[in-house]
Amino acid sequence: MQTHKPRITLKDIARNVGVHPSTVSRVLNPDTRKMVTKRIADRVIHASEQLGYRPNTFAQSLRTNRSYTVGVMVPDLTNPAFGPIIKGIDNVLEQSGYSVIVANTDNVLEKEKRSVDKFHERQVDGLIIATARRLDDVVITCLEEGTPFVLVVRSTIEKGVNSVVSDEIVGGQMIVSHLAQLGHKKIAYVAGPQFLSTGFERYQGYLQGLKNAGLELDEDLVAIGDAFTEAEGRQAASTINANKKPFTAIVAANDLMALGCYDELITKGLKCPDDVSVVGYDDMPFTRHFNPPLTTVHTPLLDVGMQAARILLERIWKPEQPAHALKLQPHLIVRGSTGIPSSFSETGTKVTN
Amino acid sequence: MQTHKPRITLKDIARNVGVHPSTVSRVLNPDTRKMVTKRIADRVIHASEQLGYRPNTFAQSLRTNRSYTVGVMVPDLTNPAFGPIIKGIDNVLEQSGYSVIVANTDNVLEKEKRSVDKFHERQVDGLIIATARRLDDVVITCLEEGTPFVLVVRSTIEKGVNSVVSDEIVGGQMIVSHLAQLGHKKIAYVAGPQFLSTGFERYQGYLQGLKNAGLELDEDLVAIGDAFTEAEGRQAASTINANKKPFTAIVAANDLMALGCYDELITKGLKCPDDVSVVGYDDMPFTRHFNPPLTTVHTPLLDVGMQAARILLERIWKPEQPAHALKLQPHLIVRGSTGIPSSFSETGTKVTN
DNA sequence: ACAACTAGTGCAAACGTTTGCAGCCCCTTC
DNA sequence: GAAGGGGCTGCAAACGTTTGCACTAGTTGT
Repeated sequence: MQTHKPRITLKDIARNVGVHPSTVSRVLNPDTRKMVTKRIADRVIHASEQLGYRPNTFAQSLRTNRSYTVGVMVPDLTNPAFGPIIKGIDNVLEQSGYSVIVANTDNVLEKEKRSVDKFHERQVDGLIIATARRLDDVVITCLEEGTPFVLVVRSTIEKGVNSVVSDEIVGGQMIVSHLAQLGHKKIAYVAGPQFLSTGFERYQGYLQGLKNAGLELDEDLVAIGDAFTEAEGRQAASTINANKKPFTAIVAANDLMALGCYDELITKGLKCPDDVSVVGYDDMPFTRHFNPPLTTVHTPLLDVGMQAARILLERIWKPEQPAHALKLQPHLIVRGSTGIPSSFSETGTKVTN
Repeated sequence: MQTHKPRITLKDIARNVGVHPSTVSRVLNPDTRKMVTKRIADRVIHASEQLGYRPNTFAQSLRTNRSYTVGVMVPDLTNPAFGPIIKGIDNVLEQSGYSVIVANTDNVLEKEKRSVDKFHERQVDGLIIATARRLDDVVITCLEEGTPFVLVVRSTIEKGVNSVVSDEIVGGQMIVSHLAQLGHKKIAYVAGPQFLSTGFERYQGYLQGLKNAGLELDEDLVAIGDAFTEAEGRQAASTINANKKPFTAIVAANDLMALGCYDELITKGLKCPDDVSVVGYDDMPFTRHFNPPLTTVHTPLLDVGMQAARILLERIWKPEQPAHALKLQPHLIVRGSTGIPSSFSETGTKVTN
């Protein structure tokens, strides 16, 4: 059939009711409705419903320069951490009539720039960015252009930017503290990329945690991965193993990397937590089902998204407000992957006490 | 500072080069570029880059009625299956200059309608729908209005709708066949909602599989969950358990429900796969890390997304084409949750052979 | 009773594009 | 050399809103 029914416009309603289109516009816009007589307003509303009027958002946006649209940039939609975040964002935004446009950047700079360009073209009213590096071009240009934006799950060197993150340093400390309490002394660290705030700060937390516990840093027990992935986690763990220094626990920079550690341990014939404890970070969905259930730091991802959306809305409505850097308190979730330290070294050979 | 730099328009470029705005428009539009002299075109392009021109998409869309935007409706972004799908969609669409707007509907009808309304308002050029019931209002209205759309991971009673799904019936059969081959005779089924094609067809596959294997259906061994969730899976498994009929395997309608079965088994003190085998469906991320690693049917989710996007583009470009219902071949991934049947019944009491 | 408001409505311009049409010039062709 | 045609470019209308301004009528105050 393909009979694209003709679009109903303000003019149609106006003709139907016998008033001028501008009057109809005023009625249909909550801010100006009070300007027009109730009697007429009612008739307009009735007619608009009757005819099935749908405003043309392009015309609106063209005129007002507001798109009621926000852009969300994430590095990898495959990572289950981002689902909840986006859901949180969508939840609060759609309540205010905003739509969210997503872009998946695969961690490649070029795509990030292209996406942010596209967002600008589409005149998004604001941006939520989950891809920011600690020093980030995109962030800088957004600052310069005065685009409202808020970082999620990432922060940058720049000050004066809105962000909502978990307190990574505290989280990192909590982990080490937990392990130390169990009696671990040789605690390895599988770090995330240091150009990401999460990678950097969690590592700082680890260092601070060691200090708090009176433990010394052994650089042979830390390896840095190039990405927050299972593969990189495994690679890093393998590097540490290759150093042949004994350790009884690995803390990984996030859950994915922790899974990589699991794999590495298995191939080396080591048991978790009997031989070595492992802890992750994020508490992404289903961590409790892993084998063993992963001890990790919980980040309230849905909340992160919701809060970010709220902050963004505030910034959109009153851009002059000072930036808001929100740190959500993390908390440790102890599950089956951590236990008291074993008497085995990383090589699997028995060590005398 | 907040010095929103003034937007550069066609008129600005025109003035700069000394031609009419319409000429600039023609140059900047690939389809019409050949209409204008190379010499002028070059100058226009140069000036446009120089000035940092960005087309105003609203004006464009207002004029052309094309938004270069598509809407994606998913039931629950928290479900890790949808990440890959959306990623696949985004990948191919952004290559063609389209942006994707997502909406999370939480499985509530009212939200679905609101979302689809919003999409219409925003004049999306097409829709990708992952929320469709087997009989679905939204689908029907989209058909009537002639909006191009394609279903992913769901199909409906209606014919003539575009969709890309896994062949659920075959998948269901494969599972039963696998279990039968291992020697299972009493195979329970934890079904998904029957108003969803996935729920319905996978169950049909199970029934067919039983038939193929010469096994008889025992209705006490099937329970239907109200949603594809862990909680519902657990609940259903518990219902089956309560029937006190022996069984050696449970097939769940998807991975999430399978996890629910894991939980139920644990509380009943049953071991998987020693006491009862479990199999899921979807092969969502990380299933291999579960305890035990889950035997499941792999659905190529990224592909589903990409194919759906491609089909949608085709429909947008030439709407007259007949609908395309794509069925991707599933394949079984055998992992640790299935084994040869035990000599234990569901009650945990030893049964004599 | 007249001035001064106020409230309600219409008018028209503007937002930045796209595109059918008309006009111009130049080149071919007879 | 005139007629015809084709290539380029300009003109102006249109897409559907929003909004400052002007106008009318009705109300209040003195």
